[in-house]
Amino acid sequence: MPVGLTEQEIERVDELVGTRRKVARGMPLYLSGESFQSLFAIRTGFFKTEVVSEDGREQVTGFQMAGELMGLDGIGTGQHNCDARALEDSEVCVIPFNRLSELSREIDTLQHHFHKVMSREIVRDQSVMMLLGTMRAEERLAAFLVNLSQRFVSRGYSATEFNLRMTREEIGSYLGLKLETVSRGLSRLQDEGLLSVSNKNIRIHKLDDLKKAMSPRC
Amino acid sequence: MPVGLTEQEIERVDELVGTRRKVARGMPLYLSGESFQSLFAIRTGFFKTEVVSEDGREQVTGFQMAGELMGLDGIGTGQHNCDARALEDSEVCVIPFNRLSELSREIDTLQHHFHKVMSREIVRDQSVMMLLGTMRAEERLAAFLVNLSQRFVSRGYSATEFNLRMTREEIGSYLGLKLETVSRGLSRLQDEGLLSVSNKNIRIHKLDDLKKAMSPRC
DNA sequence: ACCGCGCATTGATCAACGTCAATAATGAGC
DNA sequence: GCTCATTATTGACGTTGATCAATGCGCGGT
Repeated sequence: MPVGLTEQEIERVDELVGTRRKVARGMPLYLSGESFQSLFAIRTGFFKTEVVSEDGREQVTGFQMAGELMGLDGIGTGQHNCDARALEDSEVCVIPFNRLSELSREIDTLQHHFHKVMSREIVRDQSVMMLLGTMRAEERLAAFLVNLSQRFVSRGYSATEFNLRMTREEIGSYLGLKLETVSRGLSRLQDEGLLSVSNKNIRIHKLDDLKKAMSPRC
Repeated sequence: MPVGLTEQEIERVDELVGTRRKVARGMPLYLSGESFQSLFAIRTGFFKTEVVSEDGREQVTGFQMAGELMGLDGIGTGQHNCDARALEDSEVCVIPFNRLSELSREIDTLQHHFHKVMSREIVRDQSVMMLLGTMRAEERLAAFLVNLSQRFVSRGYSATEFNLRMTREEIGSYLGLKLETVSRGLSRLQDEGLLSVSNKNIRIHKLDDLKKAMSPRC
Protein backbone atom coordinates (compact mmCIF):
# COMPACT_ATOMS: atom_id res chain seq x y z
CA MET A 1 0.00 0.00 0.00
CA PRO A 2 2.63 2.64 0.75
CA VAL A 3 4.56 4.13 -2.15
CA GLY A 4 8.18 5.20 -2.51
CA LEU A 5 9.76 1.96 -1.38
CA THR A 6 12.85 0.32 -2.82
CA GLU A 7 12.55 -3.05 -4.57
CA GLN A 8 13.88 -4.78 -1.51
CA GLU A 9 11.51 -2.99 0.83
CA ILE A 10 8.54 -3.87 -1.33
CA GLU A 11 9.60 -7.50 -1.13
CA ARG A 12 9.73 -7.37 2.65
CA VAL A 13 6.34 -5.69 2.89
CA ASP A 14 4.95 -8.36 0.59
CA GLU A 15 6.10 -11.15 2.82
CA LEU A 16 4.67 -9.29 5.81
CA VAL A 17 1.24 -9.90 4.38
CA GLY A 18 1.23 -13.49 5.46
CA THR A 19 -1.90 -15.33 4.49
CA ARG A 20 -5.21 -14.65 2.89
CA ARG A 21 -8.52 -15.53 4.38
CA LYS A 22 -11.93 -15.90 2.83
CA VAL A 23 -15.01 -14.86 4.75
CA ALA A 24 -18.42 -15.95 3.55
CA ARG A 25 -21.32 -13.53 3.56
CA GLY A 26 -22.71 -13.15 7.07
CA MET A 27 -19.67 -14.69 8.74
CA PRO A 28 -17.48 -12.83 11.23
CA LEU A 29 -13.90 -11.89 10.44
CA TYR A 30 -13.44 -11.33 14.16
CA LEU A 31 -15.64 -10.82 17.18
CA SER A 32 -15.48 -8.44 20.11
CA GLY A 33 -13.40 -9.87 22.92
CA GLU A 34 -11.24 -12.09 20.73
CA SER A 35 -7.52 -11.71 21.14
CA PHE A 36 -6.06 -9.19 18.72
CA GLN A 37 -3.18 -10.54 16.63
CA SER A 38 -3.54 -9.13 13.15
CA LEU A 39 -4.87 -6.34 11.06
CA PHE A 40 -6.84 -7.17 7.95
CA ALA A 41 -6.69 -5.50 4.56
CA ILE A 42 -9.75 -6.13 2.43
CA ARG A 43 -8.90 -7.55 -1.00
CA THR A 44 -12.43 -8.05 -2.22
CA GLY A 45 -15.84 -7.78 -0.67
CA PHE A 46 -17.64 -5.64 1.85
CA PHE A 47 -17.76 -5.61 5.65
CA LYS A 48 -19.51 -3.91 8.51
CA THR A 49 -18.12 -3.27 11.98
CA GLU A 50 -20.48 -3.23 14.91
CA VAL A 51 -20.04 -2.49 18.61
CA VAL A 52 -22.25 -3.96 21.31
CA SER A 53 -22.42 -2.10 24.60
CA GLU A 54 -22.74 -3.69 28.02
CA ASP A 55 -26.46 -2.98 28.18
CA GLY A 56 -27.01 -4.71 24.85
CA ARG A 57 -27.21 -1.74 22.51
CA GLU A 58 -25.77 -2.36 19.08
CA GLN A 59 -24.41 0.14 16.62
CA VAL A 60 -22.81 -0.22 13.23
CA THR A 61 -19.65 1.90 13.39
CA GLY A 62 -18.64 1.58 9.77
CA PHE A 63 -18.81 -0.11 6.40
CA GLN A 64 -15.50 -1.18 4.86
CA MET A 65 -14.68 -1.97 1.27
CA ALA A 66 -11.73 -3.19 -0.80
CA GLY A 67 -8.43 -1.57 0.09
CA GLU A 68 -9.47 -0.56 3.58
CA LEU A 69 -7.86 -1.70 6.79
CA MET A 70 -9.72 -3.33 9.68
CA GLY A 71 -8.83 -4.15 13.26
CA LEU A 72 -7.10 -0.96 14.40
CA ASP A 73 -9.38 -0.78 17.42
CA GLY A 74 -7.79 -3.92 18.88
CA ILE A 75 -4.27 -2.55 19.33
CA GLY A 76 -5.03 -0.58 22.47
CA THR A 77 -6.44 -3.40 24.56
CA GLY A 78 -5.04 -6.47 22.82
CA GLN A 79 -8.62 -7.53 22.22
CA HIS A 80 -10.97 -6.70 19.40
CA ASN A 81 -13.52 -4.14 20.48
CA CYS A 82 -16.10 -4.71 17.79
CA ASP A 83 -17.48 -7.41 15.54
CA ALA A 84 -16.46 -7.40 11.88
CA ARG A 85 -18.83 -9.25 9.61
CA ALA A 86 -18.82 -9.81 5.85
CA LEU A 87 -21.79 -8.33 4.00
CA GLU A 88 -20.86 -10.35 0.92
CA ASP A 89 -18.39 -13.14 0.20
CA SER A 90 -15.04 -11.48 0.82
CA GLU A 91 -11.33 -12.02 0.99
CA VAL A 92 -8.82 -10.31 3.25
CA CYS A 93 -5.06 -10.22 3.69
CA VAL A 94 -3.93 -11.09 7.19
CA ILE A 95 -1.26 -8.72 8.51
CA PRO A 96 0.34 -10.00 11.74
CA PHE A 97 0.62 -6.91 13.89
CA ASN A 98 3.89 -7.69 15.65
CA ARG A 99 5.56 -8.23 12.29
CA LEU A 100 4.12 -4.94 11.05
CA SER A 101 5.54 -3.25 14.15
CA GLU A 102 8.99 -4.70 13.57
CA LEU A 103 9.07 -3.86 9.91
CA SER A 104 7.82 -0.32 10.45
CA ARG A 105 10.77 0.22 12.78
CA GLU A 106 13.08 -0.47 9.87
CA ILE A 107 11.17 1.09 6.98
CA ASP A 108 10.22 4.58 7.97
CA THR A 109 7.98 5.04 4.93
CA LEU A 110 5.94 2.13 6.20
CA GLN A 111 5.86 3.55 9.70
CA HIS A 112 4.72 6.92 8.47
CA HIS A 113 2.09 5.36 6.25
CA PHE A 114 0.71 3.31 9.12
CA HIS A 115 0.47 6.36 11.36
CA LYS A 116 -1.39 8.21 8.65
CA VAL A 117 -3.90 5.40 8.25
CA MET A 118 -4.62 5.39 11.99
CA SER A 119 -4.93 9.15 12.07
CA ARG A 120 -7.34 9.17 9.16
CA GLU A 121 -9.47 6.64 10.96
CA ILE A 122 -9.72 9.07 13.87
CA VAL A 123 -10.71 11.89 11.53
CA ARG A 124 -13.29 9.66 9.85
CA ASP A 125 -14.81 8.75 13.22
CA GLN A 126 -15.00 12.42 14.11
CA SER A 127 -16.88 13.23 10.94
CA VAL A 128 -19.37 10.50 11.84
CA MET A 129 -19.72 12.10 15.26
CA MET A 130 -20.53 15.35 13.50
CA LEU A 131 -23.08 13.60 11.31
CA LEU A 132 -24.76 11.98 14.32
CA GLY A 133 -24.61 15.09 16.44
CA THR A 134 -25.75 17.80 14.08
CA MET A 135 -27.50 16.42 10.98
CA ARG A 136 -31.17 15.68 10.36
CA ALA A 137 -32.32 12.35 8.99
CA GLU A 138 -32.37 13.29 5.31
CA GLU A 139 -29.04 15.08 5.58
CA ARG A 140 -27.47 12.01 7.14
CA LEU A 141 -28.77 9.83 4.34
CA ALA A 142 -27.49 12.18 1.68
CA ALA A 143 -24.07 12.32 3.37
CA PHE A 144 -24.01 8.54 3.57
CA LEU A 145 -24.80 8.10 -0.10
CA VAL A 146 -22.33 10.77 -1.21
CA ASN A 147 -19.63 9.11 0.86
CA LEU A 148 -20.36 5.71 -0.66
CA SER A 149 -20.39 7.25 -4.12
CA GLN A 150 -16.96 8.80 -3.58
CA ARG A 151 -15.50 5.58 -2.30
CA PHE A 152 -16.89 3.62 -5.24
CA VAL A 153 -15.58 6.10 -7.77
CA SER A 154 -12.09 6.07 -6.24
CA ARG A 155 -12.10 2.32 -6.85
CA GLY A 156 -13.06 2.71 -10.47
CA TYR A 157 -16.76 2.03 -10.13
CA SER A 158 -19.62 4.27 -11.07
CA ALA A 159 -20.23 7.28 -8.86
CA THR A 160 -23.90 7.33 -9.72
CA GLU A 161 -25.06 3.73 -9.76
CA PHE A 162 -24.26 1.08 -7.21
CA ASN A 163 -25.80 -1.59 -5.04
CA LEU A 164 -26.05 -1.21 -1.31
CA ARG A 165 -24.63 -4.27 0.41
CA MET A 166 -26.36 -3.56 3.70
CA THR A 167 -29.97 -3.55 4.86
CA ARG A 168 -32.02 -0.50 5.77
CA GLU A 169 -31.67 -1.52 9.38
CA GLU A 170 -27.86 -1.54 9.14
CA ILE A 171 -27.88 1.85 7.44
CA GLY A 172 -30.15 3.11 10.18
CA SER A 173 -27.93 1.73 12.90
CA TYR A 174 -24.92 3.46 11.35
CA LEU A 175 -26.77 6.76 10.96
CA GLY A 176 -28.52 6.70 14.32
CA LEU A 177 -31.95 6.28 12.72
CA LYS A 178 -34.66 3.62 12.64
CA LEU A 179 -35.05 1.56 9.50
CA GLU A 180 -38.43 3.12 8.74
CA THR A 181 -36.84 6.55 8.78
CA VAL A 182 -34.17 5.36 6.35
CA SER A 183 -36.83 3.97 4.05
CA ARG A 184 -38.88 7.15 4.17
CA GLY A 185 -35.80 9.24 3.59
CA LEU A 186 -34.84 7.30 0.49
CA SER A 187 -38.39 7.55 -0.82
CA ARG A 188 -38.31 11.27 -0.22
CA LEU A 189 -35.00 11.75 -2.04
CA GLN A 190 -36.54 9.77 -4.87
CA ASP A 191 -39.67 11.94 -4.90
CA GLU A 192 -37.44 14.99 -5.08
CA GLY A 193 -35.88 13.51 -8.20
CA LEU A 194 -32.37 13.29 -6.79
CA LEU A 195 -32.10 9.54 -7.23
CA SER A 196 -33.93 6.31 -7.93
CA VAL A 197 -34.13 3.54 -5.39
CA SER A 198 -35.07 0.00 -6.25
CA ASN A 199 -34.37 -2.09 -3.24
CA LYS A 200 -30.60 -2.14 -2.89
CA ASN A 201 -29.94 -0.52 -6.24
CA ILE A 202 -29.24 3.20 -6.16
CA ARG A 203 -29.07 5.47 -9.17
CA ILE A 204 -28.06 9.00 -8.38
CA HIS A 205 -29.47 11.46 -10.89
CA LYS A 206 -28.33 14.74 -9.38
CA LEU A 207 -25.13 14.20 -7.43
CA ASP A 208 -24.65 17.94 -6.97
CA ASP A 209 -28.09 18.36 -5.48
CA LEU A 210 -27.53 15.33 -3.29
CA LYS A 211 -24.44 17.03 -1.91
CA LYS A 212 -26.50 20.12 -1.28
CA ALA A 213 -29.04 17.97 0.55
CA MET A 214 -26.34 17.32 3.16
CA SER A 215 -26.69 20.91 4.31
CA PRO A 216 -29.57 22.38 6.31
CA ARG A 217 -32.80 22.80 4.33
CA CYS A 218 -33.29 25.86 2.16
CA MET B 1 4.43 8.19 29.90
CA PRO B 2 5.33 4.64 28.85
CA VAL B 3 6.72 2.31 31.50
CA GLY B 4 9.39 -0.34 31.39
CA LEU B 5 12.14 1.79 29.92
CA THR B 6 15.80 1.74 30.84
CA GLU B 7 17.38 4.78 32.47
CA GLN B 8 18.92 5.77 29.20
CA GLU B 9 15.68 5.42 27.29
CA ILE B 10 13.82 7.52 29.82
CA GLU B 11 16.41 10.21 29.35
CA ARG B 12 15.93 10.17 25.59
CA VAL B 13 12.15 10.31 25.88
CA ASP B 14 12.54 13.24 28.25
CA GLU B 15 14.53 15.23 25.77
CA LEU B 16 11.98 14.37 23.09
CA VAL B 17 9.50 16.50 24.97
CA GLY B 18 10.99 19.71 23.78
CA THR B 19 9.28 22.74 25.13
CA ARG B 20 6.31 23.65 27.21
CA ARG B 21 3.63 26.04 26.22
CA LYS B 22 1.04 27.92 28.22
CA VAL B 23 -2.40 28.51 26.81
CA ALA B 24 -4.69 31.03 28.45
CA ARG B 25 -8.36 30.25 28.95
CA GLY B 26 -10.26 30.70 25.69
CA MET B 27 -7.12 30.71 23.55
CA PRO B 28 -6.47 28.11 20.84
CA LEU B 29 -3.68 25.55 21.14
CA TYR B 30 -4.08 24.98 17.42
CA LEU B 31 -6.67 25.68 14.76
CA SER B 32 -8.07 23.62 11.94
CA GLY B 33 -6.00 24.00 8.80
CA GLU B 34 -2.77 24.85 10.58
CA SER B 35 0.25 22.79 9.63
CA PHE B 36 0.68 19.79 11.90
CA GLN B 37 4.12 19.56 13.50
CA SER B 38 3.67 18.37 17.03
CA LEU B 39 1.51 16.45 19.41
CA PHE B 40 0.65 18.01 22.74
CA ALA B 41 0.47 16.34 26.13
CA ILE B 42 -1.57 18.25 28.66
CA ARG B 43 0.34 18.99 31.86
CA THR B 44 -2.32 21.05 33.58
CA GLY B 45 -5.66 22.46 32.56
CA PHE B 46 -8.58 21.51 30.42
CA PHE B 47 -9.28 21.66 26.68
CA LYS B 48 -12.04 21.08 24.18
CA THR B 49 -11.61 20.00 20.57
CA GLU B 50 -14.12 21.18 18.03
CA VAL B 51 -14.62 20.46 14.34
CA VAL B 52 -16.25 22.89 11.95
CA SER B 53 -17.76 21.44 8.78
CA GLU B 54 -17.80 23.12 5.39
CA ASP B 55 -21.39 24.24 5.81
CA GLY B 56 -20.55 25.88 9.12
CA ARG B 57 -21.78 23.28 11.55
CA GLU B 58 -19.73 23.03 14.72
CA GLN B 59 -19.37 20.10 17.04
CA VAL B 60 -17.30 19.55 20.13
CA THR B 61 -15.58 16.21 19.60
CA GLY B 62 -14.02 15.87 23.01
CA PHE B 63 -12.87 17.34 26.30
CA GLN B 64 -9.27 16.67 27.30
CA MET B 65 -7.66 16.87 30.68
CA ALA B 66 -4.20 16.47 32.26
CA GLY B 67 -2.23 13.53 30.96
CA GLU B 68 -4.13 13.25 27.69
CA LEU B 69 -2.65 13.62 24.24
CA MET B 70 -3.93 16.04 21.60
CA GLY B 71 -3.31 16.46 17.90
CA LEU B 72 -3.45 12.86 16.63
CA ASP B 73 -5.96 13.87 13.98
CA GLY B 74 -3.33 15.96 12.20
CA ILE B 75 -0.97 13.13 11.30
CA GLY B 76 -3.00 11.86 8.38
CA THR B 77 -3.23 15.07 6.40
CA GLY B 78 -0.32 17.07 7.81
CA GLN B 79 -2.84 19.66 8.90
CA HIS B 80 -4.86 19.94 12.05
CA ASN B 81 -8.45 18.91 11.46
CA CYS B 82 -10.02 20.53 14.47
CA ASP B 83 -9.64 23.47 16.80
CA ALA B 84 -8.21 22.85 20.25
CA ARG B 85 -9.07 25.52 22.77
CA ALA B 86 -8.25 25.87 26.47
CA LEU B 87 -11.26 25.91 28.80
CA GLU B 88 -9.04 27.15 31.61
CA ASP B 89 -5.48 28.41 31.86
CA SER B 90 -3.44 25.41 30.82
CA GLU B 91 0.03 24.14 30.09
CA VAL B 92 1.07 21.53 27.55
CA CYS B 93 4.24 19.69 26.57
CA VAL B 94 5.12 20.07 22.91
CA ILE B 95 6.14 16.76 21.31
CA PRO B 96 7.65 17.25 17.83
CA PHE B 97 6.12 14.48 15.77
CA ASN B 98 9.09 13.70 13.54
CA ARG B 99 11.28 13.25 16.59
CA LEU B 100 8.68 10.99 18.16
CA SER B 101 8.66 8.95 14.95
CA GLU B 102 12.43 8.57 14.96
CA LEU B 103 12.65 7.67 18.60
CA SER B 104 9.82 5.16 18.39
CA ARG B 105 11.79 3.37 15.67
CA GLU B 106 14.55 2.78 18.18
CA ILE B 107 12.62 2.21 21.37
CA ASP B 108 9.97 -0.39 20.67
CA THR B 109 8.24 0.15 24.02
CA LEU B 110 7.65 3.72 22.95
CA GLN B 111 6.41 2.63 19.55
CA HIS B 112 4.01 0.17 21.07
CA HIS B 113 2.77 2.70 23.58
CA PHE B 114 2.11 5.24 20.87
CA HIS B 115 0.15 2.75 18.81
CA LYS B 116 -1.95 1.90 21.84
CA VAL B 117 -2.74 5.54 22.48
CA MET B 118 -3.92 6.02 18.89
CA SER B 119 -5.98 2.86 19.00
CA ARG B 120 -7.65 3.86 22.23
CA GLU B 121 -8.57 7.17 20.66
CA ILE B 122 -10.37 5.23 17.92
CA VAL B 123 -12.21 3.13 20.49
CA ARG B 124 -13.14 6.24 22.44
CA ASP B 125 -14.55 7.89 19.31
CA GLN B 126 -16.57 4.77 18.59
CA SER B 127 -18.11 4.82 22.03
CA VAL B 128 -19.13 8.43 21.41
CA MET B 129 -20.70 7.31 18.14
CA MET B 130 -22.68 4.74 20.11
CA LEU B 131 -23.74 7.40 22.59
CA LEU B 132 -24.90 9.74 19.82
CA GLY B 133 -26.55 7.00 17.82
CA THR B 134 -28.45 5.04 20.43
CA MET B 135 -28.88 6.97 23.68
CA ARG B 136 -31.62 9.31 24.81
CA ALA B 137 -30.85 12.75 26.21
CA GLU B 138 -30.81 11.82 29.88
CA GLU B 139 -28.78 8.68 29.20
CA ARG B 140 -26.21 10.71 27.31
CA LEU B 141 -25.91 13.15 30.18
CA ALA B 142 -25.50 10.35 32.71
CA ALA B 143 -22.84 8.70 30.56
CA PHE B 144 -21.04 12.01 30.20
CA LEU B 145 -20.99 12.66 33.93
CA VAL B 146 -19.93 9.09 34.77
CA ASN B 147 -17.11 9.37 32.25
CA LEU B 148 -15.94 12.66 33.73
CA SER B 149 -16.17 11.20 37.22
CA GLN B 150 -13.97 8.25 36.25
CA ARG B 151 -11.38 10.45 34.63
CA PHE B 152 -11.25 12.74 37.67
CA VAL B 153 -10.90 9.84 40.08
CA SER B 154 -8.06 8.32 38.05
CA ARG B 155 -6.21 11.60 38.52
CA GLY B 156 -6.70 11.57 42.25
CA TYR B 157 -9.66 13.91 42.42
CA SER B 158 -13.07 13.23 43.89
CA ALA B 159 -15.33 10.94 41.90
CA THR B 160 -18.43 12.59 43.28
CA GLU B 161 -17.73 16.30 43.34
CA PHE B 162 -16.19 18.36 40.61
CA ASN B 163 -16.58 21.52 38.59
CA LEU B 164 -17.53 21.43 34.97
CA ARG B 165 -15.14 23.53 32.93
CA MET B 166 -17.45 23.83 29.94
CA THR B 167 -20.77 25.56 29.34
CA ARG B 168 -24.12 23.82 28.84
CA GLU B 169 -23.84 24.68 25.19
CA GLU B 170 -20.48 22.93 24.87
CA ILE B 171 -21.83 19.88 26.69
CA GLY B 172 -24.81 19.91 24.36
CA SER B 173 -22.64 20.20 21.28
CA TYR B 174 -20.60 17.23 22.44
CA LEU B 175 -23.69 15.16 23.24
CA GLY B 176 -25.69 16.14 20.18
CA LEU B 177 -28.25 18.07 22.25
CA LYS B 178 -29.35 21.66 22.61
CA LEU B 179 -28.25 23.57 25.69
CA GLU B 180 -31.80 23.74 26.99
CA THR B 181 -32.05 19.97 26.87
CA VAL B 182 -28.81 19.68 28.83
CA SER B 183 -30.12 22.09 31.43
CA ARG B 184 -33.43 20.25 31.73
CA GLY B 185 -31.64 16.92 31.93
CA LEU B 186 -29.44 18.07 34.78
CA SER B 187 -32.46 19.48 36.61
CA ARG B 188 -34.24 16.17 36.14
CA LEU B 189 -31.30 14.14 37.46
CA GLN B 190 -31.30 16.50 40.43
CA ASP B 191 -35.04 16.06 40.98
CA GLU B 192 -34.51 12.32 40.95
CA GLY B 193 -31.99 12.78 43.76
CA LEU B 194 -29.03 11.37 41.85
CA LEU B 195 -26.98 14.53 42.11
CA SER B 196 -26.96 18.23 42.93
CA VAL B 197 -26.20 20.85 40.34
CA SER B 198 -25.25 24.37 41.16
CA ASN B 199 -24.11 26.00 37.99
CA LYS B 200 -20.83 24.31 37.13
CA ASN B 201 -20.52 22.46 40.40
CA ILE B 202 -21.68 18.86 40.38
CA ARG B 203 -22.14 16.65 43.41
CA ILE B 204 -23.04 13.10 42.63
CA HIS B 205 -25.05 11.49 45.43
CA LYS B 206 -25.81 8.12 43.89
CA LEU B 207 -23.06 7.16 41.47
CA ASP B 208 -24.46 3.64 41.08
CA ASP B 209 -27.87 4.94 40.13
CA LEU B 210 -26.29 7.44 37.77
CA LYS B 211 -24.58 4.53 36.02
CA LYS B 212 -27.94 2.79 35.81
CA ALA B 213 -29.40 5.94 34.28
CA MET B 214 -27.13 5.34 31.28
CA SER B 215 -29.29 2.36 30.33
CA PRO B 216 -32.80 2.52 28.86
CA ARG B 217 -35.48 3.62 31.30
CA CYS B 218 -37.05 1.10 33.72
C1' DA C 1 -38.52 -23.02 -10.12
C1' DC C 2 -40.68 -22.44 -6.02
C1' DC C 3 -41.32 -21.43 -1.43
C1' DG C 4 -40.91 -18.89 2.69
C1' DC C 5 -38.79 -15.65 5.45
C1' DG C 6 -36.40 -11.59 5.78
C1' DC C 7 -36.56 -7.07 4.06
C1' DA C 8 -38.81 -2.88 2.51
C1' DT C 9 -42.56 0.39 2.17
C1' DT C 10 -46.14 3.19 3.89
C1' DG C 11 -49.61 5.04 7.14
C1' DA C 12 -51.24 6.72 11.75
C1' DT C 13 -50.07 8.19 16.14
C1' DC C 14 -47.01 9.68 19.87
C1' DA C 15 -43.08 11.10 22.61
C1' DA C 16 -38.79 13.35 22.77
C1' DC C 17 -36.36 16.96 21.73
C1' DG C 18 -35.87 21.48 19.44
C1' DT C 19 -37.39 26.18 19.12
C1' DC C 20 -38.78 30.51 20.80
C1' DA C 21 -39.10 33.42 24.62
C1' DA C 22 -38.76 35.48 29.10
C1' DT C 23 -36.28 35.76 33.29
C1' DA C 24 -32.68 34.94 36.59
C1' DA C 25 -28.20 34.21 38.19
C1' DT C 26 -23.14 34.40 37.71
C1' DG C 27 -18.77 35.97 37.33
C1' DA C 28 -15.27 38.46 34.54
C1' DG C 29 -13.47 42.82 33.99
C1' DC C 30 -13.27 47.59 35.18
C1' DG D 1 -17.81 46.41 44.61
C1' DC D 2 -20.53 47.20 40.60
C1' DT D 3 -21.99 46.40 36.12
C1' DC D 4 -22.93 44.18 32.04
C1' DA D 5 -22.55 40.37 29.14
C1' DT D 6 -22.54 35.67 29.31
C1' DT D 7 -24.61 31.63 30.98
C1' DA D 8 -28.36 29.01 32.94
C1' DT D 9 -33.16 27.91 33.98
C1' DT D 10 -37.87 27.22 32.94
C1' DG D 11 -42.22 27.36 30.27
C1' DA D 12 -45.19 26.86 26.07
C1' DC D 13 -45.43 25.10 21.74
C1' DG D 14 -43.89 22.90 17.26
C1' DT D 15 -41.41 19.47 14.58
C1' DT D 16 -38.96 15.43 13.78
C1' DG D 17 -38.28 10.99 14.01
C1' DA D 18 -39.74 6.74 16.83
C1' DT D 19 -43.23 3.46 17.48
C1' DC D 20 -46.85 0.40 16.22
C1' DA D 21 -49.00 -1.89 12.56
C1' DA D 22 -50.23 -3.85 8.16
C1' DT D 23 -48.97 -5.13 3.55
C1' DG D 24 -46.06 -6.27 -0.24
C1' DC D 25 -41.93 -7.72 -2.41
C1' DG D 26 -37.61 -10.09 -3.47
C1' DC D 27 -34.04 -13.11 -2.92
C1' DG D 28 -31.53 -16.99 -1.00
C1' DG D 29 -31.70 -21.64 -0.32
C1' DT D 30 -33.41 -26.15 -1.38
